Amino acid sequence: MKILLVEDEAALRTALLASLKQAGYLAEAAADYAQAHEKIMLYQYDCILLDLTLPDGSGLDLLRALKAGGSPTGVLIITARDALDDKIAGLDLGADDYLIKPFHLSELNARVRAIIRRRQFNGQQQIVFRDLLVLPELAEVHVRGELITLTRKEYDLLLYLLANPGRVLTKEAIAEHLCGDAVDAADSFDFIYTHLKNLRKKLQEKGADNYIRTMYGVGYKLSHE
Amino acid sequence: MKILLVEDEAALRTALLASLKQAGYLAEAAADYAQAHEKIMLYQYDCILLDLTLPDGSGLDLLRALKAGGSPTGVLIITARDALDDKIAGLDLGADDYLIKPFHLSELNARVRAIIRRRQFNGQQQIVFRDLLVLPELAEVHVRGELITLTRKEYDLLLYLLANPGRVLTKEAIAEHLCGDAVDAADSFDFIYTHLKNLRKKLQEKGADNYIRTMYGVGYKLSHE
DNA sequence: CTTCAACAAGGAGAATTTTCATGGGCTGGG
DNA sequence: CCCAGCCCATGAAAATTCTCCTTGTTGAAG
Repeated sequence: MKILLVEDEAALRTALLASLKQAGYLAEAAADYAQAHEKIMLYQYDCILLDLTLPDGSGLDLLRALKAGGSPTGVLIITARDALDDKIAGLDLGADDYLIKPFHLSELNARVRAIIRRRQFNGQQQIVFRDLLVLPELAEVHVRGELITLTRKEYDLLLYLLANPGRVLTKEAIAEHLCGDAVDAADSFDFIYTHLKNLRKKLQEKGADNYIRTMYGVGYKLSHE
Repeated sequence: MKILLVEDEAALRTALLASLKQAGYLAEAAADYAQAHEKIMLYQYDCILLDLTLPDGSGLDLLRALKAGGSPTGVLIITARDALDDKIAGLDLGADDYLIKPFHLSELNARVRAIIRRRQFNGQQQIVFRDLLVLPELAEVHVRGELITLTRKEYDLLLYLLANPGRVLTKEAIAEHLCGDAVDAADSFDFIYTHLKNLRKKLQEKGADNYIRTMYGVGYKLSHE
């Protein structure tokens, strides 16, 4: 789950970023409008935490740009108590929720969870693909009824594939999904092989073969047969 | 057990808060409508003690907001003798009980206990999970028939896990549940390890192994096998 | 058909992150 | 005042994630 935090105040940004990572999200931060805009255009996030008052522009413009691009990203607005107009405008523009400063961490987490749950597989309780059964709520994966334990990256990788059934995913896309902006164009993406290998192995051990097909020179995809 | 006390009169608020803490609850207080509303939206309480006459609004509106949100929280209304209409309205709106000022502390405690008993695990007299038997009324935990003594935090932690069987609970969710609004962003949640360790140890001593599974990098959950 | 270059797979182990255990200080109730 | 229980810091242990290197495979050009 990738989250972008847009907040200009350094202390708060750091604290929130730490909290989000602690809660298990792949969190990144932008300090101003320019940074945020770049990241929004560059990557796809599951949820954006948006402070409306930025030193070099309004968060509302960011929101507008995002929604104009037809992005499915969830947006949680973070605003000062006195900026009620902004709040209303934000909701009109397609934000999912808002939160008034100062707020409590657990409250933030609860709202983020709610937004992500709403989006993730349309809130399905379970995802079925051939012999696979995934229960997102319990973070459990079953193969032919047997529970298997995956590491976090393996789990994320599997869900990414399941979220795009049949579509070809390039190494780069996978790496970016798993690691966020920590990856660079110059980086090697070999570590994807490792996770892919481990995931395949764990699936094959339970007799689920050939779920992940290699498209030579392109990427990988889930195959239906 | 988390309780929110909504009461504007400072002296009474302090006294009741102390009494509730004394009785072993995790009690927090709100002095007015605004505070109470924020906290209600923020956290999930097991029970709310609600004074209907607040300086900046009616407790009835709070109750309405709460029930509109589908909250399962129990509500005990605290009201002056002359506000009979309010009392009736409150019960119509889904309050569980009412108490007329002035009242005895023991009376309050009895009512709170009754409400919580009714709500907790749907009023079950006992909770069974594998070899575990918990009697919420007596705050007793038995493992394979043997009584074990837990500290308050250990007990709360166990009940929190039992209330969310199979679901993954992050460290900060646990911390917030155990400590209420006393936790903050910069805090470390390492102390959870200590309670977890102590609880596990006490369970294992009686032969109940592997009940609490560690989800590396995510959190903890009760495991069914 | 052969050869080459790019790509993919696999194994081993280093690096990093997360969790656990121990001990000490602090606090609040008795 | 004492003590159980809670919180926190430190360092050890464990699990995961990533890197490196070798080997095998594929597709296309000659």
